[in-house]
Amino acid sequence: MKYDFKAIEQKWQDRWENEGVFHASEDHSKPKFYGLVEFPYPSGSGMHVGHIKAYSGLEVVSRKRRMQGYNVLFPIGFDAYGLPTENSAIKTGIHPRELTDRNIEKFTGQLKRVGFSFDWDRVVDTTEESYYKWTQWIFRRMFDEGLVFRAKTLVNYCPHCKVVLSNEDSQGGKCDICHNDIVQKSKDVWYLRITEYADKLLGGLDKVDYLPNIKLQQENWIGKSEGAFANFRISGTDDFLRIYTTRPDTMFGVTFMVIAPEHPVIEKYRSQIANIADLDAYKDECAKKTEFERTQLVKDKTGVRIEGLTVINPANGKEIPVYISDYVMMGYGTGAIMAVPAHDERDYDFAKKFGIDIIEVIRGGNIEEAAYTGDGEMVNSGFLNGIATKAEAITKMIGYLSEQGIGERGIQFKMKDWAFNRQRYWGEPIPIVHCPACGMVGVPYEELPLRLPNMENFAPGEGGESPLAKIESFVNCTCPKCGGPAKRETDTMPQWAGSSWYFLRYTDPKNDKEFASQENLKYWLPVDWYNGGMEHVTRHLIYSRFWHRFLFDIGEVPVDEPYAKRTAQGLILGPDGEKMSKSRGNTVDPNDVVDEFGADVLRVYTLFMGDYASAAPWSESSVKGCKRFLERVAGLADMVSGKGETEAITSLIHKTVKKVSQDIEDMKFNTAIAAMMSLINNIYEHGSLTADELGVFVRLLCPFAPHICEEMWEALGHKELCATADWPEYDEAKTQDATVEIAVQICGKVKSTIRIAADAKQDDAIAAAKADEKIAALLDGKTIVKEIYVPGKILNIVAK
RNA sequence: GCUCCUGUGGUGGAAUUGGCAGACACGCUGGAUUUAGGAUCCAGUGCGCAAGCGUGCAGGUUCGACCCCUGUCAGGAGCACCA
Repeated sequence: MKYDFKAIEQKWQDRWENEGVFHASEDHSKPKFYGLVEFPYPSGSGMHVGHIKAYSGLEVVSRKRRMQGYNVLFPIGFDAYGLPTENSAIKTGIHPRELTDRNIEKFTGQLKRVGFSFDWDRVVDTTEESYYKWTQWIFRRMFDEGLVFRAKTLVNYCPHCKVVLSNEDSQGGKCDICHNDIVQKSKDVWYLRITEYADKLLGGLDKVDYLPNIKLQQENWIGKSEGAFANFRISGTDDFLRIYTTRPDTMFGVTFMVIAPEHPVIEKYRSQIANIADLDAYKDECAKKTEFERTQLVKDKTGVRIEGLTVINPANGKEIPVYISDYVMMGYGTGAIMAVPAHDERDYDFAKKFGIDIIEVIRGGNIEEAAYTGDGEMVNSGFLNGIATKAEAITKMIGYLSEQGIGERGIQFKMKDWAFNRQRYWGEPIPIVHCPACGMVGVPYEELPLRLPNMENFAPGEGGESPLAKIESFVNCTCPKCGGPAKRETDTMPQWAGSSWYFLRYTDPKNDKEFASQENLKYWLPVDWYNGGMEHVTRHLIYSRFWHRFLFDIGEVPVDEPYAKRTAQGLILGPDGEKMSKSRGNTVDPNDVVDEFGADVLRVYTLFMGDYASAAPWSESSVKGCKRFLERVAGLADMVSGKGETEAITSLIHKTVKKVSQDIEDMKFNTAIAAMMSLINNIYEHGSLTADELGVFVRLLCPFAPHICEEMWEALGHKELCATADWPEYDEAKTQDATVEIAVQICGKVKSTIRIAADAKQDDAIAAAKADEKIAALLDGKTIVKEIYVPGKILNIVAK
């Protein structure tokens, strides 16, 4: 058979579609498999081959599961709200709705040409009313449950995109979308109280199967720390300054205190602070700094001492000064810290700069030169003196604080609440009404979806105001509660909203009564295997787990964790070894590859090019290698003979079935393909195989290269599709060899190999080794000291 | 700065997790075929003329180390004054 991919690909894609073989069925008596890939953002530039690699992994798993008899849900959709489309719309003057539709069409075409086994009947588009109605609905439920609040704060603002960004979207002081510098700006911001779920999100990680580095990143992001709260008495008052510390054991070493420049205690004692003008000036200066500038100045500590305000160290009763500095932030802990310069690097730098005492309380370092953060014997510490372990000292100090009624154990998280609004057009309108009499009132559930009004000029307003604010008919409304005149919220939700629950919608995408029926959710959840990019494991993955756990808590979904297993694929780099991007001009369009080499070659190559989880550069000559492989596969059809099986080939086929089956589960697609290539090489050498053997091979390769496999399966006389044929089984006994070649070492160095029975005893192995000429010569005149025999692997003779 | 990951031929990468390093593929070399190019097929391909030497570098543990331990260098990712 000739490998004529152009003649066969459309044919089989049509047949798959006509027979509907990839539609998940709602027969809930069958075992299910829910495989999920991250739905794409339909950008104007179309897909590149990185998307193909991202989907090919679970594509192979899903196809294998179908052949194993599972009812498989392998859906796809489009995460279509967001800034790039809106920016492109402003530039081109084409409405984002139209751009989105065009882009989705383009993406759909690209995906279909690759022959992915997606269930195209369940496509979701986050910008459709029937979808975002439920995004708003979930938000409304959160509002009802008190998880939504509004606060005026300094926010990360991107002057270029004219939009407020979450901390997650503005890492390193750069806008995640346009990569320009962000600035601090005071704004009314909607927050989702994700911090309330910090402990649950952390605890939930214990029962899911995520790759270790994914789990670790989530843990770091949530950033749980255990320590203590302690109250420091303000001198001359009955008032306290409350601090949070993870090192209560070092309290005897506290020589000063630092509070955030915005700390409310400054207002409270304004009249008695001698240098209040200096403090105000410093505070203003800090407010002007961007997050980026703050982090750039890590080493160079700044601050101002508060004149006229001191506190008492509760451990030793000493009076200590209080400073303000921007290295302490209002947003973490209590906005105030006890400073232990001898044992904390930041406090050390600060004390050195301001000439504050440094008192060693833990032995082990040299505090003349640097802070010592390690373990050691407690000194200069009153009742803690002599204790050698940190844990014991901490317990004792917390005990003392609670006895005095001025402190207790405490837990803090790094994770911040989620800034949830954007002043942009292309997003879900936030379903809230501002009423002068009733305050914030949720749009009634029966009025959802709150439609995004169509508008011509959707450029953001100059003051960073949402474009929706310009539409009076949208803004002016009546309060759902009192019926009086009210104003609608004009901000929209961030792009992360729609993707926080899409996997739930796939289970029942056409339901217009609920976001999904309980029956379907119960059957399909949790997602058995979720694969996507590493760039989404802290944001999207945390946000969606949060939404899901919220829905679980209010009884809307049957399981607490949405994803049973999460893996990640590595990037495809451009041929130049750089990250693929439109601006570098090193992208590869999957359509071009399909045109020149065929869809099967594209699929096989993206999985064969390297370890699935690692980044690897695109190489066109290696693509050709995969083409050659599939040509040789097609050639097998001409090698079928009635001569009967040969033991060597039969055994190799069983071994290959075993290896490929296991490798798919481990996402080791590259070695699975290598094993099949190896098998082919052996068959070519041998010259023939039986029709049954070819049938096994074709089914084994089918998840990787389904078009050519369908063609060959049909040529073998099958009426049914290969895609629904049974996954090949292997016989363990036939994967075992009767004899094995093992290495013989003299003093740990390989000197020869011998072929012996697989179950040979040590004595037989040694006898066989001694019969080997090379070994015999090397052992001549020496005494054997030791013999190590590992059956099937190695024989090591130590001789002197 | 902190945390984590990765260093294997000319290249992408294998190695049953302590047991023959370099599977599989690319590339390259030679040959066959071809008017030529391309394609295909055959042979070879870690380094070294050799004995030997080889998994970033230096030590260690072990009968035996790409794998474990200590130190060190390089690259990447994440977090970034988190008290």
